[in-house]
Amino acid sequence: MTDTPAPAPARRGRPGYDREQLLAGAVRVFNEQGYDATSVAALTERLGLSKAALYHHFDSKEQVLDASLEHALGSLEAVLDTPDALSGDAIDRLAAVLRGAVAVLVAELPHVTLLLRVRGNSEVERRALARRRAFDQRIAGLVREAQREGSVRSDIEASVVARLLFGMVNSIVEWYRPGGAEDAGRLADDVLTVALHGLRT
Amino acid sequence: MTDTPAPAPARRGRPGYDREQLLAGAVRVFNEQGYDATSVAALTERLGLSKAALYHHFDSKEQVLDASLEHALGSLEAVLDTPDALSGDAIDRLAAVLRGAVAVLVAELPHVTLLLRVRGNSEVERRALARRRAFDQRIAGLVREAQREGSVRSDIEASVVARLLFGMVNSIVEWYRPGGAEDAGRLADDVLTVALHGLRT
DNA sequence: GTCTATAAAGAGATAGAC
DNA sequence: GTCTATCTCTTTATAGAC
Repeated sequence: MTDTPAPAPARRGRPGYDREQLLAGAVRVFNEQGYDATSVAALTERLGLSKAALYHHFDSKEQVLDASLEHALGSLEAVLDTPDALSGDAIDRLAAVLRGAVAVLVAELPHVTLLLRVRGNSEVERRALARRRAFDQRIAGLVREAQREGSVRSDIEASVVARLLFGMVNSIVEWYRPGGAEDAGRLADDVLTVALHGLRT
Repeated sequence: MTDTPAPAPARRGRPGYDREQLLAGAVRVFNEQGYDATSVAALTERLGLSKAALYHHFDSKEQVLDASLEHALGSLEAVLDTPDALSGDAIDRLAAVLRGAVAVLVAELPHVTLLLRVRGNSEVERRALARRRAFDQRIAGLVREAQREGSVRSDIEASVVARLLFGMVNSIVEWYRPGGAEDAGRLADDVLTVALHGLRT
């Protein structure tokens, strides 16, 4: 949840990166070209420092990835432990979680984007995928509860509903760019409208 | 639309790949590990032949990718030129296109999966992205028409609706596996139900 | 916190025989 | 249609100076 605490007092001359700034820059580049397709040389060139300088802050390229995934997963998991997600009707808790997930997606766009593209090619990636699966299962549980209380249609399996819902939510990283026409709150409203009430007039 | 015409008469001994079989195998491996993360050595080892044998069938690793993307894009674009997508009420054409897209996704799962993960790191990838954008815009146009005819709610921008819809559809490649509980037709029904009528009872 | 230079391994692709 | 061997370039990561 630490998102560049102060706006970083506009350094002059040589960047003089600290670990946090470097992470943010690296994740931006990873998202443009893909993590695997981005060599450390290409990365550091884009950021304007040498490879050795980056290796002063991180042990490996993969540790950069790990830090980013931790950031994304921590923020998403926190949504499930929010008061609004813990008590009340299941439908309201589900709505709160969807709204919270959209908010995290937008607030932590680069980290979540990177997370959603991980395929499991290393121990770090597999751990991240395991945490994603656990998250998804808690969503499916929430949908099941909402079906039992009668507020969500029961003619579609809960796990399918959960997947379609988060398919819609997660796809936001593919096109949403901050400062566009749509702000985060409006976007969450749109998602909830489509998901709960549908497009048909 | 050529999907292993005959089920390939179960060769004995040495594989003796032809270009088509090799493509199918390669795409499967690319989807498991990611295209960039898969070296030609790792790929051919998995397929049980030498690098030189693969280079007998394809000029380059990228040409394998290109063939797969062509397959996926051709099939998707064909959906837009289907009779049901060309005449009738806009809402019905939209529904037909969604249904067709789900069908293609399922029928050409490996190729479409690969397509959806392309980031634009080469000319081949950028051409594919351009075709995807064109496809997306035709969908947005269809949504706009449906809004004008009054069959789709107008309080959400057409381009946002189109993106959320295809976010839901495209996310299917992340979890759908043929032969599971859900068949393609049922899956398309579920998507249309959620998209048009929503989850709320 | 940064740099240049370099090590060691892995990448894509080819040569030429069978 | 396949193989082994090899070329060349790029990769991740480190050494050691400033």
